[in-house]
Amino acid sequence: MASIKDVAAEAGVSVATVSRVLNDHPSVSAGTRTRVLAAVEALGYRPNAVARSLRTDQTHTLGLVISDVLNPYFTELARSVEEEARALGYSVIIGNANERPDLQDHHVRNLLDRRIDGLLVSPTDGGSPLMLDAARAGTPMVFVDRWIPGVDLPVVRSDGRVAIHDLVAHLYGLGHRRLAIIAGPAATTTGRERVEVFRQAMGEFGLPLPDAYIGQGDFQAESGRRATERFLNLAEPPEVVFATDNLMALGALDAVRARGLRVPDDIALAAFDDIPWFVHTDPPITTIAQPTGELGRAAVRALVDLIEGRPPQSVTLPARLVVRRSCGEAASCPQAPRSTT
Amino acid sequence: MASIKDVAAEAGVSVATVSRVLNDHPSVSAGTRTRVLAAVEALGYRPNAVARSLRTDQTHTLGLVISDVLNPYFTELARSVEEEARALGYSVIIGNANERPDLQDHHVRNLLDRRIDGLLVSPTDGGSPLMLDAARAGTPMVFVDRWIPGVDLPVVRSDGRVAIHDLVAHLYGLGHRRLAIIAGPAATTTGRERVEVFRQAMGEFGLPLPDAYIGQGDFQAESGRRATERFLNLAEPPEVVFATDNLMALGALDAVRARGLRVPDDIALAAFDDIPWFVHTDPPITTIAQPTGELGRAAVRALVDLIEGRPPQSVTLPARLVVRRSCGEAASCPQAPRSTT
DNA sequence: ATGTTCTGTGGAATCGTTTACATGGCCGAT
DNA sequence: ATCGGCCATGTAAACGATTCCACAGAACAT
Repeated sequence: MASIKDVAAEAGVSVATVSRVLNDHPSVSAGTRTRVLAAVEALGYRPNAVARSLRTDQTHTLGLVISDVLNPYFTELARSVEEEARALGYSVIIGNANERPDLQDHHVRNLLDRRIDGLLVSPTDGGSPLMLDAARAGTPMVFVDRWIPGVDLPVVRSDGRVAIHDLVAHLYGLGHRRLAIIAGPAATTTGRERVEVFRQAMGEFGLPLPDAYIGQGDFQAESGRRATERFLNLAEPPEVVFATDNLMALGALDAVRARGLRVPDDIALAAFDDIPWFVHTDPPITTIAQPTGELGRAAVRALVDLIEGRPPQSVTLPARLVVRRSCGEAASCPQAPRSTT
Repeated sequence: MASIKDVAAEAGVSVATVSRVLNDHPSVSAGTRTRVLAAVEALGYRPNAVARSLRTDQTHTLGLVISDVLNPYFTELARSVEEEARALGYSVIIGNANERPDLQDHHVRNLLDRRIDGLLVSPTDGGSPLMLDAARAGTPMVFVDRWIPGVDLPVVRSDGRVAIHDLVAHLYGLGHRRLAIIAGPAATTTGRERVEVFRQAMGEFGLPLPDAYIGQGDFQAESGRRATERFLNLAEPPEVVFATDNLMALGALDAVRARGLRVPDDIALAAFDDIPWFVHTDPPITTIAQPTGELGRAAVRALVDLIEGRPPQSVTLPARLVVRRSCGEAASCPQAPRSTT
């Protein structure tokens, strides 16, 4: 593969001059510029990004460590991250942690070794020493979706507080009183927070949230299935199951179907995260939608600000309730939930 | 960040020696080895992958240029690729082409500039000059899922021939005669091939495939919707629509639902690619499943063989028909009650 | 004692860039 | 005419690793 030296020889100039036209440095005459460009063309020369990175100490690459690529929420996030990064002149390397802290560490280490310019992370746990060290060492980092309390980094996420409240109101309005929830890992902020807010919202309607109605999941389909089976085995099963992510909702649907039961007649189902398929499931699923694309873009902007020395902005965007049919039909649509406005 | 020089100084040896212990070269005494390792530990030293790559001309990185990350088929492919690559000591950089040839070129160029060791590609078109040049220049490359005829590279893909034949037989057995297909882009092998095989299989049952029953799609949901609308507007609409990928099937479902029609009573639907959601749609969708994970793994093995100088293997694995309820019930299973809500 | 082989280590070149500094020619101001 | 400054270009030193080669000393054979 042709190097800058070959181009220099071909154009009859020094490598410094070639480098200058390539980085369009002002002080190079029009004549040599065209001569160099011709040589570049003739040899099909492309600068070696590895060498360039070594010299400049910049890779123009962002790392994105994601909790689970098979989760449509995260793939949409990844897509918007890549798009915004590309628009700003950066590439993205994605590391899929599969909800496993050890894999997450593997990817963080790998990305750090590659000297990425900055890291976008949605932690699967409370933060490994490795990640905390990286943050402390000054690696530009931004949390997206999930974050680690006590670590002083910009956070880009959505706030489900109002939407969850709306959901509980919706369920209450439909006559449901026994509400169960499938939680995510307690080590994640989203795992904890969604349960907390749900419990609090229920409290405002005078409803208790007994421990038996809290299923422990891990944001993967299989755990949603197991938790739902356990609910269905209860002497007094819940009337509604709220799965705190889309994959656990899928698992819950599996479990209900395996029993020969029907949604929402036998048991109602609601989820967190909206995805295109939820419109087409049987029945369409009531869910809380996050502004996923906007989240990804905001996260990239914050990270690039950090990298390029501008003050980064933490961003919190509201999630909103999307009512479909999986929790039952309103009697006559007496009071529309406020989120539909 | 600490470099190899710092480690050398700390351990009181030369950089050459440090490098040797790091790459566990045999000729280094036990004493110095432990001394160096201690220094590494003390400084939290990590080798700079960029510098290493420049020197060794290897990045231990594979590029994967994928047609569409939002397509669950490709995300599953990407996941298996990453897993197998990791097992073999490689990282993967994913480039999402979004079914756009220009973006595909952007990513290929970017990956080449980064001097990846090899490229896995599922081309969105007939092959840009860039890609053909790269192949001709000897860049290790393997086609996965789709390929470009006339380019002499290993191909890892699945063969839907038998499965499509089975599908037509299934439809015929159910009494359907007017079958329509939503094709993928003619520039892709999978786009062309699925139509060809479908037409041929229909021929064997004495059925014609009129042009009006061939919708032109682009493997994205929206095109599936439009093609289906056109079918439904026909004086004599088809009895079955076969969408040649999962996203166009989603679009078709949208179109049918928008008309207030029902699957399979008013019109039947079949798809290519199986994904978890197809079990939960209303109704569950009859589809042709590819061994996606195995495809990804085989592709990585072929590519790594190529990179490391072993003879690579092209692989073709059979797809298989998965019958669900979206094409109607078999007569032998007389009207199992449809769960209508 | 001398020569040979081996072992562990260091010196220095190298990979392909960027960039600080030096240089030489030309121009305008004095 | 002389000088200072600018413009276009070249020289060479980095960046952080790997690796060829040289070399000192030990071990061994004669």
